[in-house]
Amino acid sequence: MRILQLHCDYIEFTPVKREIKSAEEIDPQSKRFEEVLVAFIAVEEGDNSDVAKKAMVEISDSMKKIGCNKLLLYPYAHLSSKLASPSTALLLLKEMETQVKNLEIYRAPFGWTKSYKIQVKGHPLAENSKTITASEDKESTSDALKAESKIQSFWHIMTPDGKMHDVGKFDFSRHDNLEVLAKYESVKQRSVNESPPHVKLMKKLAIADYEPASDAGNMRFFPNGRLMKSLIERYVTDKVMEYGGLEVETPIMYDSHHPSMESYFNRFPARQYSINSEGKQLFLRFAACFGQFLMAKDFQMSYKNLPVKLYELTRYSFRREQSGELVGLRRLRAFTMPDCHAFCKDMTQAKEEFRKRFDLSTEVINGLGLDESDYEMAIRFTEDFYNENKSLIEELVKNIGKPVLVEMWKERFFYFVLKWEFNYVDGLGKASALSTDQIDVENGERYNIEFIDENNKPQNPIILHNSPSGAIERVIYALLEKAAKDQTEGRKPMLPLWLSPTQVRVIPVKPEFLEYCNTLTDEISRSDVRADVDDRNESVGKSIRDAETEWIRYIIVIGEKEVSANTLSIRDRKTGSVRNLTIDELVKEIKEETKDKPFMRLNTNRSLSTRPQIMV
RNA sequence: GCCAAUGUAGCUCAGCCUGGCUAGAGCAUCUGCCUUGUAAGCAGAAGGGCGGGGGUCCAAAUCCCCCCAUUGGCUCCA
Repeated sequence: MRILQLHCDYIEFTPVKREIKSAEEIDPQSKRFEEVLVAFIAVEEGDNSDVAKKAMVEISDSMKKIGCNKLLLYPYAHLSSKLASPSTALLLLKEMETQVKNLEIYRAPFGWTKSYKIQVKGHPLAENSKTITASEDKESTSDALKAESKIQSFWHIMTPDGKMHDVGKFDFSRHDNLEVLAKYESVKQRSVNESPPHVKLMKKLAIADYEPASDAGNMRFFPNGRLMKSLIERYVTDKVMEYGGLEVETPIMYDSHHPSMESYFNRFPARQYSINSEGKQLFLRFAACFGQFLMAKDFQMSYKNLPVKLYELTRYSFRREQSGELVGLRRLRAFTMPDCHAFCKDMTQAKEEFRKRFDLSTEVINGLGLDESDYEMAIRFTEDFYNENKSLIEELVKNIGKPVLVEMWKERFFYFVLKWEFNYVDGLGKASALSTDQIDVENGERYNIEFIDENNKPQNPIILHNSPSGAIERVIYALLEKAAKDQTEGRKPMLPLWLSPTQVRVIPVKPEFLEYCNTLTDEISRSDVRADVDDRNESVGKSIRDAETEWIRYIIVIGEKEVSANTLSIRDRKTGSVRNLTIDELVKEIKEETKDKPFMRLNTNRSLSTRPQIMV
C-alpha cells in the first residue's frame, strides 16, 4: 500500500464520471473539507487487513503529531503500478475507514474520476509518503514476544533444603554449570569465540548436515542420524505411553484467523512461518499444543476420566528463530519434539500429575545417556503460585538433589504459573533447555475444553505441557557435546551403545577369512545387534583405525586363530583393550548394556566396500 | 534481524595482503602392486566456472560492490 499524506487547509472534490464498472454507487456531489489530513492511497497486490490496520496506526500516529483530527481517505491509483483488484481495494479502504474510533474519518468515492482543488499547508510535517507492505508480517511477531522484554524477573538459587538464596550472593564454587546457567539466563553473559564441537562431529560421524537448498535451520539427516533419531523417538514414545500418554497425530498447519489460534498465538513468544493458500493465512505449528487442545475440545470428558494425557511426537515443529541464533543441532527452525499434555480436573490433581511427569522426565533424560551432572534445572513461577505451593517447588528441588536456578515473576505474564526445565550446559558455556513441564491455567478456557465435575457442572481443566526429553535433535546435540567434552578432558568420546549406528565391526586379517566373517556377522545380527563387515582389502591397522574413528564400540579381528578356536578376539573401544570372548558372551554383554532400549537394524549396507562414503 | 569473520577438489586446508606461468598439498576416490594380527602398506591416475552475481583492469581466487551460507557477538529463546 502506498500513501501520500498531505496536511491541508482545505480540499474540494467533485466526482465527474465512473471510471470503472465496479465504481461505488453515490450521489456525485461536490464536497469540501477544511483543516484536514488527506491521505491519497493506492492499494497494492498482496495487501491485506493487517496492512490496512498498520496503515491506520501510522496515519493516526502522524495526525497526533501534527494535531489534526480530521482525515480524508482518497483512493488514488496513480501511486502504484501493481494495484490490487478494485474489490480488494474498496474492501480495505472501508476497513480503514472504520478502524480508528477517535478520529473524524471521511472517504472519497472509489472508482470515479474526480476533479479536485487542494491547498496544502506549508509546515515540515505537512507532506509525507509511506509504503506499507504485508511482507514484514510473514514472520508475525506475537504480542507475547513483543511484551516479553517488559517482564520483571527476580532471580534466586534454591538449594535442596528449600532455602532461597540471592543469585548474586550464592556460592557457586561447587556448581560451575549452574553458575554458567544463572549468568546465561539472568545476566545474559556469553563468553565463547569458537564454533561448537558438535557441528564437526555431526558431520564427521555422518549424522546430519546443513541443507543450503532449504531454509536455514532445516537439516538433512544421513542414515546414521536418521537411525539415531528413530531410536530416540521410539524410546521417548515408549516411555510416555508407559506413563499413560495416548499417542495422536495433529496437523502441522493451522488457520491463523481461527479465533482460539489468534489469541493463543499472542500468548506464545515465538516467531512463525506462514503460508498463504487460497486466501487463507496458515501458519506452521511451533508445538503440538493447539492440535491437541482442538482435539481435546471434542472429547466428552467427566472428572472421572481425568487426567487425560495426549501425546504427539511432532515432526516437525517450526519456529522462525532469528537467523543469527541458529547453531548446528542446538537451535533449529524445524525440529522434532515430543509433546505431552495432561488435562487435569483441579490444581490438586495437576500437582500430583506434575510430580509423575517430573519423574518420567528424569528417567527419560537419564535413559538417553545424560546424567545429573550433565544438566542444570531452572524453575520459574509467579510469586502467588510460590506462596501457595511452596512445598511442591521445594519437593522438586529436593528430588533433583542440587541447587537450581529460580526465576520468579511478580505477575503472571505467560499462560502458565509454573515451569521447569533441565538445561544442558555445554563445554562452551551455552545452556539449552531439554526436558520441560508447565502448569497452564489459561488454555483450558481459551480452547473451550470442558469436563463435567462431581456437581454436574462444566469446568475447564488445568493443562500440563511436558516434553520429557526436549527436541530430539537437541538430545543428539547434547550427546555429541558431552562426547566432545570427554575428548578434551582426555576420555574417549563415545555414543551410548544402543544409539551407535554400528555396534560391532568384524575385520578379516586376509580376504580368505571373509566368508567366516560374514557367517559370524549373521549370527551376531540374529540377536538384534548391529554388526557389519569390513570387506575392503586393507591392512588390519587401517581397518581398525577406521572403525575407531567411527566410534565403533566392539571390533572383532578374524584370522587363523579365531577360525580354529572358539573365542573371538574383541577390541573394546571403551577400555582400549583386547579381550577373548565367545559370541554368546559378547551378545550377552551388549544385550545387558542396551536392555530396555529399543533396537533397530543396521541402516546401511553390511559390507563396507559397497557403501557410499559420506564426506561432509 | 544487526555487527564482524570465514567460504578454494568429496573432506581438511595452502595460495589472496603486494592481481600475471597450466590454482597446490594431505586424506578420500579409481587402477595396479602388497596379502596384511589391533589407530594410516606402496605407486600411479582422475578430480577445481576458487560460495553466487555484478564491477574495475590488458589481465581477478587475489581489488571493489551486492547477495547467500556458516561461525562468533548483540538481540531473542514457549
